[in-house]
Amino acid sequence: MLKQETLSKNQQIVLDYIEKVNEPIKAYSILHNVQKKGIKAPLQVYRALDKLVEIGKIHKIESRNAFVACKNSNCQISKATAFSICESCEEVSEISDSKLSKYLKNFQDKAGMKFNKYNLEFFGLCKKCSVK
Amino acid sequence: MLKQETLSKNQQIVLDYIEKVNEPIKAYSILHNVQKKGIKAPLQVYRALDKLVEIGKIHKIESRNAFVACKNSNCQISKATAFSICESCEEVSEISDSKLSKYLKNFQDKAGMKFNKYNLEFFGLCKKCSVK
DNA sequence: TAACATTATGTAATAATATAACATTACTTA
DNA sequence: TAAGTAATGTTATATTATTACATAATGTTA
Ligand SMILES: [Zn+2]
Ligand SMILES: [Zn+2]
Ligand SMILES: [Zn+2]
Ligand SMILES: [Zn+2]
Repeated sequence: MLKQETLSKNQQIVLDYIEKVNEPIKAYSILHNVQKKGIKAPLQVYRALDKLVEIGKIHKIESRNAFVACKNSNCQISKATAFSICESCEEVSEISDSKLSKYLKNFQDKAGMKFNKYNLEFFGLCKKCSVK
Repeated sequence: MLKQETLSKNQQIVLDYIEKVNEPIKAYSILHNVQKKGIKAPLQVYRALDKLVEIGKIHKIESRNAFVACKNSNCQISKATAFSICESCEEVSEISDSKLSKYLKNFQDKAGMKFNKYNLEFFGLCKKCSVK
């Protein structure tokens, strides 16, 4: 079965908002901002988030408990995500680097475990913050 | 100034427990298990965890909100962590691979951001779980 | 040793993040 | 249309983490 083409109502509302803000945003902040659209409870947000993560429209920044829209034009690589995070201003960018993703997809650990997914978060200072 | 050599009472209690269980463990589970040692409140645990993470004795598994003792004999690389996580049995291993860490330490993103830390989590099925 | 700064502790309250449980509705497709 | 799957609505609750404030222990320096 192919991936679904159309999002449900709540999924679309949540995605629209995440895409609009264009930076990592937390679940309860989403909730507060979509209440005017009729979404009333945390679970409605979390269910939409789960689905959107699953189909690669958004990603979760695990170290921040925040969600961000995928920038890789409907991420074919939702199972292979990498981000850079500025520890000063909290700016987050999705890294799109085919050499990096190739290297990590092919990485074999010593225990012989078969990976089907990874998430990588780099931390540092963005250009703006490093000159301050 | 050199890193502190000796841990405080609460830090030692929490570290001892994490090292004993030898698998990722959550903050409130730690709390329940060290109450007989006199630690009564979540904050006492979280403060010890913060410090232990900072000095590299333990690491946080971000995707699981759990903490695990460092296996790299007092991790000189607490700022460069990689784990494999079995999505079936939740077994977690710290990956110690100098080629990988060298590759990631030297990775330069297109925005020219200077990284001083990274965390990488691989997901898949461990050997035991993949034969089931 | 006295003064000061830093680190750690104790305690209570509360904030922030996420899920369980259950009833209902909409969508798909055979 | 009947059955199966996915999504929704709602309430309550579980889990994870921090704020705020008072105190004590430790380390540093004069
Ligand atoms: Zn993406
Ligand atoms: Zn910045
Ligand atoms: Zn380590
Ligand atoms: Zn396993």
